[in-house]
Amino acid sequence: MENLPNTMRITSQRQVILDELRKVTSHPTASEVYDMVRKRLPRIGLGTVYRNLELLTEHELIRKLKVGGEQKRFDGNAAPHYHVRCVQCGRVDDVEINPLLDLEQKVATCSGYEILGHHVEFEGRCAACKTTS
Amino acid sequence: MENLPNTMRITSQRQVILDELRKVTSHPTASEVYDMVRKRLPRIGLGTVYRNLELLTEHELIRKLKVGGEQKRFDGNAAPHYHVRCVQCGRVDDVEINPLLDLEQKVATCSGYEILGHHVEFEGRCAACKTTS
DNA sequence: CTCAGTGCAAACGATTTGCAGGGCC
DNA sequence: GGCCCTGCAAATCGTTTGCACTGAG
Repeated sequence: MENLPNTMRITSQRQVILDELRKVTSHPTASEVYDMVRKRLPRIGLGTVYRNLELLTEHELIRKLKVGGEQKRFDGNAAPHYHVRCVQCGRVDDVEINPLLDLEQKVATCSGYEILGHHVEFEGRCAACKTTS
Repeated sequence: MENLPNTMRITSQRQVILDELRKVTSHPTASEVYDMVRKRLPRIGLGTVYRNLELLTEHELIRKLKVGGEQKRFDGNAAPHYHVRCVQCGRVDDVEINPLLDLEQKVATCSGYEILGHHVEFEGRCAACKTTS
């Protein structure tokens, strides 16, 4: 669980996955990443995409979002930040508010846990879904 | 998506599921609920458990937690509150801090979403896992 | 040459669903 | 009698993994 090999070769597959992920702000799912990447590497396998998303996450070059939706999503922005998810169409956007770091201390005290991090996810209806009601 | 039948019969299966869920504070997964319920209704099917957990959630008698772990968990306490999850053993506990309702207004303004709710999940190591290092 | 990394396909685990029978109203 | 609900089993979906092969160092 805590053995990150400090060596990781930059293969073309990894480079393309990272590129594509940084190019968008849409927090794509693994198979969306697969589709994006396949345009440049048509023979890449879905397994490779999963393996590399996992590896890039372990090396903290990207983030894995386990938000309320069904599938995991991936974020090319590795800095901590919060998200809003549209319950209707499933899109996920970033939220521009500052992390609530002071809460972690409070929770550590009252729960007895050693707190390592936290996630905040808002849910609602995005602008597009609001109008198409 | 928004058609809750306002009728829901209280079958013995539903009653037992709800009872068992309210009896514990452990936020069990569907198959843990299945095991708990099977002690009282040995012939119940896993499909029925899933169907009824879903139904009880729609009627807001329980809550479905889509936290960072792999499986969904269920909470007999339908009131909004936050959770801490142990990254080591997977247990999920309640957090005794007040909901940050003021944030929703702020996020609505800056994101353009109509905000319907939010979740906060802390992660860390529980007291037991801290000592067994 | 070696070995991490890959493509492919099969395996897996959680959840959902189709169906035929059962039992409440 | 009609229909909701159930048990059961098969299907589905996202994800993981085993394996043989490839290619960079």
